[in-house]
This record gives sequence, structure tokens and C-alpha cells, in this order.
Amino acid sequence: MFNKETEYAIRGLVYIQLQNFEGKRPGIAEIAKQIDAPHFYTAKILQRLVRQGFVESLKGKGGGFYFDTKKPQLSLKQLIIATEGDSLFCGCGFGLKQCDENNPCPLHDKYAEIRNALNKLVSEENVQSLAQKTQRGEEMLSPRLR
Amino acid sequence: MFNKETEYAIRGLVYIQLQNFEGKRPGIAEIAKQIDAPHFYTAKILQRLVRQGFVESLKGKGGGFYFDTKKPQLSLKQLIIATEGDSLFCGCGFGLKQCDENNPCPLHDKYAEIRNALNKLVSEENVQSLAQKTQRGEEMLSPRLR
DNA sequence: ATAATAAAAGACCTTTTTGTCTTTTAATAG
DNA sequence: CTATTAAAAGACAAAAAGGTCTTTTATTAT
Repeated sequence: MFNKETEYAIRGLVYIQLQNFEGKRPGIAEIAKQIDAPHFYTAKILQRLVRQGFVESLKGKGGGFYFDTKKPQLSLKQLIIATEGDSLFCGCGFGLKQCDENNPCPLHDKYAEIRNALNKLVSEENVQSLAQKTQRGEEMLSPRLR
Repeated sequence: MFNKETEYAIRGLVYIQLQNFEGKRPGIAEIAKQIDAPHFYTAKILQRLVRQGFVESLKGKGGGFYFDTKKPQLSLKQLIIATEGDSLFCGCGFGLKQCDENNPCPLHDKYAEIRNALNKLVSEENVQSLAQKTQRGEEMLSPRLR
């Protein structure tokens, strides 16, 4: 469904939030290891997210990644659009450039329902809500993290 | 959502079925043009589908592609699995290798619902049902085909 | 100040996806 | 039988995604 970059971004940010809850700022090496993602690729992805202002970072000793609690919560939708665009939320299942209610492809009606449900899910959930679930319950971030 | 190969495959097969309804066997050049897909890439994709037995072809004069009406209808799910695998129907939204009810990722419950809806859609719809919709109604296969 | 630490930047590489083109094979009409 | 037609096969290439590594810059503890 989502591409690798998006997956690593979500997992990475949720892990950062999880550590932030405990007053810690994890570094790239730790993050990559814990979410089971390639070290340098994760670094590159996080760097882009920092540049976009989705998460903050601090260099040097005691440095690492953290969320600015003054900023609004980061929805999955914003994150996904930033990493892979919005085709998942607008695109036609058939791949047609022009496909809408007035000009539907044969899959349109049923596909639009699913697309809307997906839209709702990623609009409602955010990095913080996912981290909270991981913190309290059965939910896990990586098999290693249970 | 689906990759290009899958999109071209679906559109191509629906177009073939549509022509078959009229007693015709379209060739690759015609198919590619009508579904607005790259000529030779479409050829390659259709060849694979023929080898897999999803559709039939005939070489030489009067040749082209057609469905064997004796074979069962081809669901989108079978088609999608053949072109891009089943990760869309089994994969974790988070990208975890192990993620299920007993070992859920923070997205699992809500994501599984969407995955199931998608599963239902592609299991119920098939090349023939899509072609029928295109034939009778508002639905279109490509803006050109209206 | 300086050494140690950790992210930023960016070059480089591999694999997969997407796409193009030429040659070969099979079928059929005449 | 031959010419024509159309798919099959497969080589090749461009673009995108995924991944690795080295060098630079910024921070901080000593």
C-alpha cells in the first residue's frame, strides 16, 4: 500500500515520539535499529522530514530527534502526502487521469468508498495517537519492541 | 494504489472483453491506443497474461486477443495477484513483517478493515462485470471511449 | 580551545519498474 | 506455396525507488 519511504517515516516518527514521552531524544542509529530499517536510508528520510519541519533535530552530544510540542500534531495524511504524494487519496483505481462521479470508470463507485475510508483513517490518526497506542497496549512498532 | 502494469492489464482486458461482446478480436495496436497505454509495454503485459492462461490470442491475419468463454470469469483479485502479488491484501500498513490480530501494529485494526473492503471489491468484480458496466452506462474505459 | 559526538549534505550505487524496439514464429488468405 | 499479418520473444534502456557511504557542519562536555 504505502511505499518503503513512507513506512520507515511513520515507524521512525512514532518511535521518536515514544522516546520523547520518556524524555529522551533518540539518534539515527538507535531509531533505525529499533524500527528495523536501513540505517543510512532512515537518516536520509528523517533529514528530509526535519527540513520540512515535521520533526526537530539537535546535533552534537546529547543530540537526536524530537517533536516540538508547540507544533500541531502530525497526521498520517500530511506525512504520506509529503513522502509519496496524494495519488492514494485522489487517484483512479483504473489509472484514468479523468475519473469522477460525472465521468466514472467502471470501478469508480466502489473504489471511491475505499479511498474515502483510507482518507478518513489517515486523517484521524497521527504520530502521537499511534505512539500512545503502542505505549499502553498490545500494539507494537516492530516485533523486537514487544 | 495499483502499479502501472496492473492498471494496463485491467484496462486492456476489459477492452478486449468489450470488443469480444461485439464479436471482434482486437490487436495490440488497437488495444494500446484505446486504453491510452504504451504500445510495446502493453504487448509485453498481454503476452504474460496469455502465458498465464488468463486470456487467449491468435496470431496471423484476423488474429488478436479474446477470452475463452469456457473458462471461468477472471476476478480482479486473481489478475492483481498475478501482476503485482498479494501484498495489498495481506501486508501490514506499517510495513511490519509480523502483524496480525494477536500481534497488531498501532494501525492494524482500522487498516485491516480497509484491506478487507478492498479484498471484497476485487473478489467480487471481474473483467466481465466491468466490461458490462462500461457497455451499458456512464462508465468509461478511457476519456476517449465515451 | 579542543575532542568527541551526532546530524546534514551529497555523491554514488543497486534493484525494480516502466517503457522501447527488433527479430522470430505462427497463422491465414490468396 | 507464398506473401502478409499479427503475436511471441527477448534484448535493451530510461526512470524511479531503495539503499550505502563519506565528508562536512554544528553542538557540547571537558
